[in-house]
Amino acid sequence: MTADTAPRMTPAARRVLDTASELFYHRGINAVGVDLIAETSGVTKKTIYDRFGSKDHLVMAYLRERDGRWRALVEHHIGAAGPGEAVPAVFDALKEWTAASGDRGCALINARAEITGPNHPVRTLAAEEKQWLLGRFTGLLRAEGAADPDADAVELLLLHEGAVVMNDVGQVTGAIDRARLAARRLVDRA
Amino acid sequence: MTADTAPRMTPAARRVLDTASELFYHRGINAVGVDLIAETSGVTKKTIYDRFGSKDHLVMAYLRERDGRWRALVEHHIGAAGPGEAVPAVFDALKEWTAASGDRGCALINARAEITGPNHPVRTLAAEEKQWLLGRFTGLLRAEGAADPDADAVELLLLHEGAVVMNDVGQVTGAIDRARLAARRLVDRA
DNA sequence: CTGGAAGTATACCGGTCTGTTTAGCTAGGG
DNA sequence: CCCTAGCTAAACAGACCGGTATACTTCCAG
Repeated sequence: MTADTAPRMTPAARRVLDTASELFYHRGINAVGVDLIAETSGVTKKTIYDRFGSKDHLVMAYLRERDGRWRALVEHHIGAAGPGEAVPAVFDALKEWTAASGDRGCALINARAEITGPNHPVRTLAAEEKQWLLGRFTGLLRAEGAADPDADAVELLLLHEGAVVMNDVGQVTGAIDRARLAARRLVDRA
Repeated sequence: MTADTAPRMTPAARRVLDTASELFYHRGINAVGVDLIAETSGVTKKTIYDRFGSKDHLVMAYLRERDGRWRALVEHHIGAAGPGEAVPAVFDALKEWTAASGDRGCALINARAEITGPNHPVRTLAAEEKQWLLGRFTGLLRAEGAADPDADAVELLLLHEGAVVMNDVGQVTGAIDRARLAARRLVDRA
């Protein structure tokens, strides 16, 4: 399944995508030019365009790969969670994720803020990811016999997205912990 | 108090700030050039630089004015709310705000996504705004005799920020309504 | 009536952006 | 042995960026 999201990538392409991911996430997509990516990854621009076609394709490759890693991490935490602990485990995944990523919030939301084209694939990907998490919450709640899994899943998603934002903006200590606590209380009630 | 946030602005400056606000919010800050603002507002670039000094100053003027309008709207809704209805009223304000603004989420959060400079004033302003809302929630909860106003205020803020994001990304019907409902339940419990 | 503030019009600056092109090097497999 | 994929090197194109300069007009208040 790793080979599926990263299909036979040449060493140079791999290096380009890695450095581009780092640069895009921390400095913003529009603020990072192709020349900088080339120079940082020790590759000529030609190689970038040969492998990825355009900056836009490179951006989407970055977002898709990152999204894939995030989903895998969530699934891993859910799978390792004891009975009745699956929902809080999602927030554990988030805590681990943000600790590793640095505090710049959700890459998809940030990309959406930068790329405003109404038909750009980044919009589809962002909507898809949130829909996936919503569906995941719904399933977990249903499995635990919640009375109204759909409505409660939305509330969990709100807590989750709020935690991502506030963990970024800061000033609020332990936003993710607090969200996890609220999520657990919601599960217990449902 | 309106004259305080908009101190003696010349007609051209007023027009520039209005069109810049619209363009910045809907198309993104980096994607909108000074030339476009000049052309759209029917003003020469010289006028823009005479009035605002730089694009950066214009951006900050846009964000500060917008933030001021948002806070005023929240205060208005809180003031008009009946007893025990102040917290849900904040979410009514948000609903009215997003209905008028269009679905592009929080301007400050979006600006933060675009402008990554660690010392840029946009970071201060964003942190300040969230801190203000957090303090507002805390005050309201304390006035209603909540047991742990600080912790519950954080949870309200998470619901609020989550609602802003999900209302933007869409796919989730009635994110703000759902947040309002959860907020009311939290107030009743506290 | 006169001076200064506000604004228009237009041209220009150096720099950076995405994307392309031409040329040549290297290593591995049929 | 040679062909091709993968890569380096370096220049180039055309557009757009934020910002500045010069010169002219309009209008109101002291």
